Amino acid sequence: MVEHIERQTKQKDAIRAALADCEEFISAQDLHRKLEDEGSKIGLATVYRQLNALADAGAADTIRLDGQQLFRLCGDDGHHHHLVCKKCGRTVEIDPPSESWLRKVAEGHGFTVESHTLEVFGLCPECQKP
Amino acid sequence: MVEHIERQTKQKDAIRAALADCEEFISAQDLHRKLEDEGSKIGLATVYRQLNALADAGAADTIRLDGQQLFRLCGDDGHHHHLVCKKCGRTVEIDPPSESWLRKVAEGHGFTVESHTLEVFGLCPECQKP
DNA sequence: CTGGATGCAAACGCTTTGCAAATAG
DNA sequence: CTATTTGCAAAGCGTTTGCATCCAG
Repeated sequence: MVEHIERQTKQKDAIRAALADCEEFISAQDLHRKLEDEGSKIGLATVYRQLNALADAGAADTIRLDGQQLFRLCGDDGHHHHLVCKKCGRTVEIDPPSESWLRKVAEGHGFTVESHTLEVFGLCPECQKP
Repeated sequence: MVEHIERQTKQKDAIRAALADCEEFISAQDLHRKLEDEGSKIGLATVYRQLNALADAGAADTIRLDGQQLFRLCGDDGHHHHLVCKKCGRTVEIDPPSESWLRKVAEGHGFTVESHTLEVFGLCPECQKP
C-alpha cells in the first residue's frame, strides 16, 4: 500500500489557524465565512475536507448540534465533554464522568466500551439573566 | 389565541403504533418503510410531521446518530441513555448517570441543566465473538 | 361546512463528490 | 514531473414546506 504523504498548503494552515483561533466549537460554514472575512479565499469544500481530515486524525473534536457538525481543535488528548448553552451556544468543557462507572455499566451488559459522548444542555449564566 | 385541536387520524394511529412496535430507536425513513411494508400508504412527510409532533409533545425521545434523527416512544418518563453496538446497531438502555453529579458540574459553571445526552459506543456480546 | 391533516413534489441546508486545474515536493 | 490538493459546481442526503386536496368533528 502506498503511503499518502500529507502536503503542506496555505489553505490547510489557514484553516487550522482559524480553527485554533476559535475558543468554541464552530461549524464548517462559519469557519469558511470567518476565513473569507479574513481575506482568505478558500473553497467551502476544502474547509469541509480539511475539517474532516483533522477530525479523522483525531486532531479535532466534533459534536453534532442541531443537525450541524461543529468542530474544535483538540487541545488535550484526553476525553472531555461539554456543557452547551441552548441559547447562545457557548460551551464549557467539563470533566469526564467517572470512566469506571461507564465501564462497569457497559460490561454489566457484556458490552465493550470504545467511545462515548456526553452533552449537557442548559442555559449559561449570561442567558439566565432576564 | 386559538387552540389547535388535535385530530384523530388513521395515519397518526398507524405511525404511533408502528413506533410503539419498535423497541429501539428508529429513523423517520425506516419507520416510513416499515409502514409501507405493513401496507399502510402514508406519506413520508406525514411521518416526519407526526414524529416531530410526538417529540415536541414529549411523547417521543429522539437522539441524533450519524446525522440522522432517531425516534423512540417514551415509555417511562425518566431519563435514560444507551449503549450502542458499533457493529450491529443494537442498543441497550442503561441507567442514568448520577444526576447529582451532572447538576453539580453544571452549576459549578453557573449553567442550568435542561437536558443531556449520553451515548456509549462499543461492541455487544454477539459482535465481540470472533 | 371548516379548519386541521395529508400527500406530493419542490425547496432546503448541510455535506460530499467528480473532475479539471493548480501546486507542493 | 507526478500525485496530492484545490475550487467549483453538481449531486446527495435527510428533512421541511407550500399548496391543493381530503376528511374528522
